[in-house]
Amino acid sequence: MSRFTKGLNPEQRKAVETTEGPLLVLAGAGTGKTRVITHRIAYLLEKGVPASSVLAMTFTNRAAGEMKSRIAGLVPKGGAKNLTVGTFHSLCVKALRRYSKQAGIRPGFGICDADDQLVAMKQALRELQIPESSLNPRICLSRVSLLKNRLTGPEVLIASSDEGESNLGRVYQRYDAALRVSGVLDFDDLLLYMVRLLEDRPTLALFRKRYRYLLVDEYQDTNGPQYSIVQSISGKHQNVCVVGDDDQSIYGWRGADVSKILNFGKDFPDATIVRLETNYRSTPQIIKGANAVIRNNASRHEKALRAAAADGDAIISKRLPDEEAEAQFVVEDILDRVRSEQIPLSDFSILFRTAIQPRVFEVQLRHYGIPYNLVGGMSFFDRKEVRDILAYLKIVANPDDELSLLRVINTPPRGIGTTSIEKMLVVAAEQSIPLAQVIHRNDQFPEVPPAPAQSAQRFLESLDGLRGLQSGPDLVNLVRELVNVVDYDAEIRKRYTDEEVRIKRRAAVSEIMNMAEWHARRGAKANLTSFLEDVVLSENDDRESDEEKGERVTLMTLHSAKGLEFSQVYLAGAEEGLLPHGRSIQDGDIEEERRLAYVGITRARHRLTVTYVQSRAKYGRREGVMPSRFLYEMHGEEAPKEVIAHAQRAVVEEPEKKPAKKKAKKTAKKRAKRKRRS
DNA sequence: CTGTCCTATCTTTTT
DNA sequence: GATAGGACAG
Repeated sequence: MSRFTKGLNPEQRKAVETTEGPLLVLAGAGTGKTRVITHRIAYLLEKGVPASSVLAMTFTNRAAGEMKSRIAGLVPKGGAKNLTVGTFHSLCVKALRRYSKQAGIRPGFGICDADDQLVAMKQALRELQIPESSLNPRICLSRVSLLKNRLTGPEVLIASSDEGESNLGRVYQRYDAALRVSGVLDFDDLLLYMVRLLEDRPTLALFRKRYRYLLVDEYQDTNGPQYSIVQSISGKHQNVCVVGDDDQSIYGWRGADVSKILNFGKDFPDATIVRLETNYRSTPQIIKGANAVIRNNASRHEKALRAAAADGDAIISKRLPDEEAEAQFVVEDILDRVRSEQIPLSDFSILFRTAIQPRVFEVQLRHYGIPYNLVGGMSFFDRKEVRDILAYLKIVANPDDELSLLRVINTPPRGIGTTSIEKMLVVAAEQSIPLAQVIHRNDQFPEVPPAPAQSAQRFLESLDGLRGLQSGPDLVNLVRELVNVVDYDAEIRKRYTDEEVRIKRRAAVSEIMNMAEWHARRGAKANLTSFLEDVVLSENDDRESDEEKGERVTLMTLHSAKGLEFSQVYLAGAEEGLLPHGRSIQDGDIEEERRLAYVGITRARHRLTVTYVQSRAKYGRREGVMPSRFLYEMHGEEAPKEVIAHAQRAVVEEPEKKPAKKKAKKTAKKRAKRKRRS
């Protein structure tokens, strides 16, 4: 027996040893999924499969990193070096740069994140003279994203007889055009262009020849394009192993398609299916609760998690008057347990449905002086100064990046107003040249106001001067020079009067230099483009993997908790309207919310505490709320009718009530204003 | 063109 | 309750 199959249970062993042909591993929470994946790859290498022919795809950088390091720990030194392990998105970026010609894009394309996307979408709406009040840019973005994920282009919609549809089609088209002008791809494009690249026969052949063994982690989160990529590359040999759990599919809103895992057997008729149902993570009490909840979902692979661990405490549920009391209870409870049971802080995590919930908890944690680690939320990269500096850098890397240029063209103020910018944009569109070209050749265009254009030109030229500093060792100097050249301190001085705040903002700017230095040390290939790419594709990974992580309580959303485990878990805000979320109740999509609850419950190893409140502030107003139906389910009960009815009522009433009230308020205010003036 | 005040919207989750 | 974008005055 291979040393990589020793110590595995029979199902796990089967998953490791079935190396040829399609394989579906249905891995329930805590059933040793990662172990199976890593051992399977180690086993392949041991059998003599060259590392370079293995391709492993994950959804998060964290998962990719963990997979890599755990395999490296299993196989002889250096044996894992040539493995290809990464997120779908990062692997696509690499492939698209390498085969940019075949993909029909420029090799130095930039990647735009959610914030850039929003800017581009707003621009598209403005160009079409559609007021944001009639078409919400965020909603447009998510709809366009879903369309892209379904591989649907804008033309189909434009041709529609439905006015709303064709409007959306035009917005979609403008939005895409805005991205293309800037020479950037959004996250969906990365997958989409990859799908198209693989339609090129010779390129596809290269991929098929190289990658003989495919592995997809978290297969339940696969969306259309990702599925298509896997299908294409796996080709005839079909040595494709997918691992996932339909009960943990929580990215439906992002186009993930559970049917992909439910139908794997149909897509690959001779697939082997292995079920991992022995849970090595949690106490029987926790598993019982988890099973009791998920049982209520109709569309799923039937399975039942069995706990291998010894008995523990019962699941605790605790009702509190409001969110402040909830936070206080949890934090004090943590303190108690740390004192009485000597449990380290790093064993604790507090899980939330939404990203704002942690706020109240942060206050309490600070109050008690407990160090914590907030995953996601307002990240370092969301800070204005960081986004500004990154925009400058993007322009250095790619002068045609219109989105970035528009962001900082007048930051700090250099006398370039919206009207001048509009005029220049019109010229750029008429001449179909990049905005930067219009600025450089402003003397050729009489309609462009000279003073602002020359100011913009000076700005661009100052950035041109930095273009020689893009390679690895110069990166830090590039950032330092840049901050000087654009006089970013003027922006900080202008915006913030408080000296303490200024110091903090400046610290964030220096932090970018640290990041650049850190990146430059990664190797000879490091340059500005690779740096920017790294930043965009790993925004939400906690960057403090060092000692900092140590003794801290972890706060995060249920979505980012997937794949993790903690000895002590607090699941906060178990209420109707929050978990399940009001939006999902409205859309009738309770099952994904239930899976979310299931993910939360199954994170806990030894103790799970579920908290809920009687009243919660919403939009600044306080509302009475009911306990979550999942709480009842967890204890094997049926949720009382009034709980469900209450949730339904809240949903039905809101859309009707609001507009009427708002209007009344608005006119009242206007009247008051007029009165005041007269 | 810049600064200030007011308003509307946000709050589901993320590569 | 914050924050970003719009309206308006200087």
